[in-house]
Amino acid sequence: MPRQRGKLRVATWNINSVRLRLGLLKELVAALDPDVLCLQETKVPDELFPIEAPQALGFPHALFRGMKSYNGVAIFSRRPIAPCDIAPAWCAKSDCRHIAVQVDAKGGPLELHNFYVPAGGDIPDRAQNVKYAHKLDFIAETRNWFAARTGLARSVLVGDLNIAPLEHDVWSHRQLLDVVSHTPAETEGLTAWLNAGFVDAVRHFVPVDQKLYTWWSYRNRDWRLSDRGRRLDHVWVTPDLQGSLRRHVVLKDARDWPQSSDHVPVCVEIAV
DNA sequence: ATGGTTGAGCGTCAA
Repeated sequence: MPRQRGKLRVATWNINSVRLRLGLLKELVAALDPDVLCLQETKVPDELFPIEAPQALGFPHALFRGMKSYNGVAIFSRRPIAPCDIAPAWCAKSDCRHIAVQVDAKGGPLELHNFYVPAGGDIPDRAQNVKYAHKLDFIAETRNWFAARTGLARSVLVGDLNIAPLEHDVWSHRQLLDVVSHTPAETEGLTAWLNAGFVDAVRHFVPVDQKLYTWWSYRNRDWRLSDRGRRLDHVWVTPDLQGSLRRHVVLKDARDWPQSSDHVPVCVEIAV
C-alpha cells in the first residue's frame, strides 16, 4: 500500500512492551506503511524509551508518555505533530494512558487521541474490584469530557479501549456477558463515549453481524483454531470524517509473528 | 470452576 498525499493512514497497536518488539514494528511498517502509528502498553519510562526507533522506521516525529513496568502510550508520525495537552489527568491519576497530538493534514490539522483504557481486573463488580471501578470511572470521565467539547471535528480517537462493545466483537456474547471487557456496564459505557462525538470507523467497513476481533489470549494453545477473540482495539472518527474513510486493515497475521503481542494492529485510511 | 501464557524485573503484579 503506497502512501498518497491527501490520505492519512493511522495505525494503532497494543505492542505489550516496545523494547521487546522493536523488530516487529519494522514488520508492521512493511505491512501497513502508516503515516501515524499509535502504540499502547509500551511499558517503559520516558528516559529509557528507544528514542532512535521512530527515526529508524521512517517517522521523524514522535511523542511518548511512559512509566515503569505498566501502561505507556506513544505516537510516531511521518508528518509534523504538535502535543495537544488539553485533557485532564483521568481519574486524577498520572498513569500514562492517554496522549494527544495535532497532526498536519492537507485539509487542515487533525486532532488525534491515543488511549489505553484500564483492563479492569477479573471481577466485574465495582464494590469488590477497584480496577473495575477505575475502568468504569475512566470511560465515564472520557465520555463526559468529549461530550463537553462543543464543535469537536476533524478528530480521530484510537487505542486499546479494553472493551468489546458489540455482540459480534466477541466469540460468544452469551458466555462473555459477565467477563470483564464485555459486561453491559462496560459496553453501554463505551457506546455512550462513542456517541459523545464519534463514529466507529472499523464497523463502518465491517457489518455488525460479522465477527471481528483484534485480540486473542496468550492462554489458548492454538489461538487461530480456538478463535476465542475479542475486538478491544478501536479507531473512531468524528462524523465529519465518516465520508472520508477509505479503507481499513485488521492485521490478523501479526498474531503469528514470532514473539507476537496478544493484540494485532488496526489501521484506517482517511482522505483528509 | 479452573487454568491456561506473557511481560517487567526480581516481589509478584498486571493483563
